[in-house]
Formats: sequence, structure tokens, C-alpha cells
Amino acid sequence: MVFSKSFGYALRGLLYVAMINETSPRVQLDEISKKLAVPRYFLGKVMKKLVKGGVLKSKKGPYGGFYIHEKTLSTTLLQLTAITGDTIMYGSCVLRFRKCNAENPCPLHRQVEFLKNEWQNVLASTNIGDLLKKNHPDFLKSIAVI
Amino acid sequence: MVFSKSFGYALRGLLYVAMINETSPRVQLDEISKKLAVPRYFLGKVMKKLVKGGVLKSKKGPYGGFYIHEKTLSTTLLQLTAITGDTIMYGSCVLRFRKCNAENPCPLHRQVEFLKNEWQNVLASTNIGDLLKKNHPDFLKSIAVI
DNA sequence: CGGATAAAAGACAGGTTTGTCTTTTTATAA
DNA sequence: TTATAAAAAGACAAACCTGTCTTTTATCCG
Repeated sequence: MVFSKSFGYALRGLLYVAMINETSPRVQLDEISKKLAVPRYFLGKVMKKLVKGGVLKSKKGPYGGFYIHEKTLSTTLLQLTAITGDTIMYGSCVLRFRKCNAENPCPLHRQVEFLKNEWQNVLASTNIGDLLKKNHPDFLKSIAVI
Repeated sequence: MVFSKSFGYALRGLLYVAMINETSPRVQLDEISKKLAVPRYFLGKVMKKLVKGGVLKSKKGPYGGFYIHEKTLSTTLLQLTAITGDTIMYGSCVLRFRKCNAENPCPLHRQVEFLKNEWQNVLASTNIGDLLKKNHPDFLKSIAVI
């Protein structure tokens, strides 16, 4: 009933890169993993997914690292769940029934219907840029502390 | 972002036993697993947890099986999550931060606060008896079809 | 008591997620 | 061109979740 670790790493990684990019053109994985206190190589794979998912850029070699592009700040939480492979409630059943809908409801269908919709709204309407703004100026603290 | 399989099996198992108990004093694991189309031995372990968790009764040997007791129908979904070990949102952080609260918020804290509360309300206020009533008369269909 | 029945318990295996380490690939500057 | 830096990729393992099978324990009936 919570997000995967990958999702958390992806979100925090994206936010960190976006924050650093306000003053510096690149950030390296090494710095990100240290500042976020996150396992380095695992984070590397998550960041790679973000790049392949088209919401972040990277460059190899000297002066390389990760950096945002025009789409990064408008990336929604919903897009992130798709990239990290998180199963979210909307569009699927909280009890994992394959066919669960109004005609064929699982035992919890009615009870959770509106919650699923509200989650969907939050995930679809919240993007990286929003979070960056809202969390200033204690931003680094909010993504680093676990 | 969905319940564990164990939770789904536990809920459906409880509901099935409660339904059968309206006309018969015992139900065997074999019948339950077949009617719910669920792996038998795995379900057995989940049912055992329900018994140990004090929300269901069982008896070994001939004429044995599972049966409800006075607490069964008032068991809430929240209690079930505790028994199956599901991590729910309320009381924990959706990003899995260990310390996440109003003073020390994760980057999503504000955005999901009210959703966590609403989930908590639904889980705490929905019990087995409610679900049994609400799903009649298509009850068996609702817990068996996957 | 002895046989049968059904849950409980134990052993084990597959899959997924998470985490670590090593090697390869790509880009840069001198 | 060569050394270097950094991401990408690959190999591997630990932990957890799920699933299967076998053995043990408790209970009932004759």
C-alpha cells in the first residue's frame, strides 16, 4: 500500500537533479546517491530508467552526469509510476482481481472506488516542477532525510 | 500501491467462512481454496494467521475446519492488514521514509496527507460483517471470481 | 485403543525487488 | 591519440513474497 523503493529513488533523484540544475549544468550519480543516502548502483539503474523513459538526460564521460530537459519539470507522478513499474490502484484492483469493475466488483470495490479516483487525480496532477516549488527552501532536507 | 496477495486471500477466506457459517458449522480448507480458486497450502498459512490473530477459529480432525466466532464479523480491514503484515499508508510514509511527519515531511507529504487519512477511515470503519451484508446476494461471485 | 480426518508445521523452490560489484561503452580534454 | 571520467550494462546475491509438497499434531468416531 506504499510506493516501491524504486519509485521513491526515482522521484528524489529527479528532484535533486532538477534542484542542482538551477545552478549547475550536471550532477553525477556519486553525488546524488551520497546526498540522498541511497544505494549507488541501484539508484544508477533507476536513473537509467528515467533517461530511457524520456524524462531526464544523461551524458557519459568527463563533465558528464545527469541533467534535466524541457520535459522534466512537467513529468507527473503518474508518469513516474509507469517508468518504475509501480502498480497503482486506478485501473487495477486493490485485491488484484483481474476482472474487477462495476458489473463484476471485488468485495472492496464500492468501498475504495472514490479513493482510487482521488489517488488518480493527485498522481496525474502533481508534477516535478510543482514539488520543487512547494518544497523550497527546505527542499534538500525533504528529499535527503530518511 | 495495492494490497498483498495474502491480504486478499485473508479477506476472501474470512468472508467465505462467514458466509458458509450461516448454514454450516465448519468449512474445510480444501473447499475454501477450491471455491476461491486460490493456492491451497498458501491459503492454509494465511488462515492460520487469522486464527493466531484471534479473528477466526479452527479445529483439527474429523468434523473440523474453520469457523467464525464472536469477534469475526467485527474485524476491520485495518486489523486484517496488521495480521497479513501489509504496510499501509497511514502511520507510515508512502515513500518509505522512516521519519516523515509535518515537521519533517517527505516531498509528497502534503500532497498525500488527506488521502492517507481517508484510507485510514475506510480501513478502520469497514468490517467483515459490513462486507458480508453489502455484497449479498451475489456474494460468492464477488469473492470467487478473479 | 486404532483408524481416519483435517489443521499445523516444516522444508523447499520460483519469482520479484533490492542491493553490490565488475566490466564495457561513450565522451572529453589535453 | 591517449588517459580519464562517468554512465550503461552485466553478473551475481540477499531478502521477501508466493506457491507446493511432506510430515506432524490434534481430534473425532467406532
